Amino acid sequence: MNTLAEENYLKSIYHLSLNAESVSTNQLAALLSTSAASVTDMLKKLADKQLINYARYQGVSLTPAGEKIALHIIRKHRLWEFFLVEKLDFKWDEVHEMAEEMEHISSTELIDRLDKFMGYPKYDPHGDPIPDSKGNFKVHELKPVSMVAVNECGIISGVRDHSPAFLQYLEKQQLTIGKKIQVAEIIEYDHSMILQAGNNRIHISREVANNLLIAV
Amino acid sequence: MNTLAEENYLKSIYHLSLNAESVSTNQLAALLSTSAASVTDMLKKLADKQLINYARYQGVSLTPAGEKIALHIIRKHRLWEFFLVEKLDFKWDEVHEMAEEMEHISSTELIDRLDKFMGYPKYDPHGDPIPDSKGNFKVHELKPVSMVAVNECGIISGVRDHSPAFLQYLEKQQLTIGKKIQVAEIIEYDHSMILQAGNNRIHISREVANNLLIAV
DNA sequence: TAAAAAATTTAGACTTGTCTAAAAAATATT
DNA sequence: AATATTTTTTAGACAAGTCTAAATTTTTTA
Ligand SMILES: [Mn+2]
Ligand SMILES: [Mn+2]
Ligand SMILES: [Mn+2]
Ligand SMILES: [Mn+2]
Repeated sequence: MNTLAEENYLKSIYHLSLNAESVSTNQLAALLSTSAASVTDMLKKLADKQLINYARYQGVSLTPAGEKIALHIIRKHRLWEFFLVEKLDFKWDEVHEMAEEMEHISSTELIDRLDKFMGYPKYDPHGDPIPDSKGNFKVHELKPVSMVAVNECGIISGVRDHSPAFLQYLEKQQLTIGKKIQVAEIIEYDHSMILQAGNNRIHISREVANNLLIAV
Repeated sequence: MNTLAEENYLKSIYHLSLNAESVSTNQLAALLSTSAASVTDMLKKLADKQLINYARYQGVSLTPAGEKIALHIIRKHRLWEFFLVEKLDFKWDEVHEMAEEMEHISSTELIDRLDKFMGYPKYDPHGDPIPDSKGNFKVHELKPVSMVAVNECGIISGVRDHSPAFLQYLEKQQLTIGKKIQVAEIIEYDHSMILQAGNNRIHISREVANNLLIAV
């Protein structure tokens, strides 16, 4: 099988690939908090194993085999996050680091039984889709609140920033997954927004609106 | 913190220490399926960290700090085994290898919440005691069935051999943890025994009797 | 108690994954 | 198009953990 380091690289390549065809050495170095030289070393290794398409200076993408592994790690990560929140009562801002370790537990049988134990959840605590045992998942069409017009409604369904600081802020404003909101007003000056959620009016900055995703 | 390899060494030293004052390099090499030379290297490292008492050629024992870490790993191992059997319906012979990985998940908060989630179990699926969050546990007084006299009764409460083969054999004979049995007969010739369990008479070899533990 | 056997340690090497510094290639700027 | 800047790769080094083979120490046996 693959080492922990290899798994983390494959997962990172997958995540970065969502925003672009090909992923650069520096992007990976930044995401993995490592040096570009280390990334190059690992890319050679993953290319040897046929898990990535790689040519010097050309950037990198996952092969089907690499993508399959990446999706399996992501499945494990999100299922463990769901477990931690739903069964062990952790908050959504507390689970990422733990899941970062747990995603490397190797047994597939274990993760399939965990999935069953929790009733085959479709989304993790942050609204991200959980791939099934075959790697399939549905992405729901989301857009940042910042793109929503005045008076439009939607359900909070995801975040772009997974940092504890942002998640804690949303929790405090009661802007959590599943909540129905309406854009009440847009302040032209700084592009901040006032949201109506039930009886509450919540004023959020442009930055927050950019990182909060809703289904309309 | 400590590496995965260090944790496995500390746990092995703890287990071997139960049968003797001091643990030898070769005992560790055998248990960890590694070379004696590798063991010596690691012992130097653990001694530097003050986790073991070690002098060349003299064998090794845990310091209080080392024992505390060992007990914490064992706590995690046994709680995850309990989880796998009680919540995910694995059989008692299937969980050891998975727990061998899971015991290295670092979060203490996680393991304390898992403990709570399962109702603070005192024994793992093999009858071994689970240390509490302070490292305390009660060992119940057990003896091998081979030491039990004819007509004496007892409750099956543990095993000396944790191999899947032995556990599967016991399962098949319905000799599982918690079952009440009586020694019906001892065959002098080969020291095999006939056990009475409810309406069943079960004939077990001397070797099996040696590895099956009961509370009398 | 001296030789033989067993246990343990040391020496030297290898792999994995990382690093910094320097070289090379690609891209952007004048 | 030539030069400057950025990106990426290579070179060389290091720590962790492992190995085999050889040396050393302890224990057993004669
Ligand atoms: Mn990870
Ligand atoms: Mn998540
Ligand atoms: Mn382990
Ligand atoms: Mn056990």
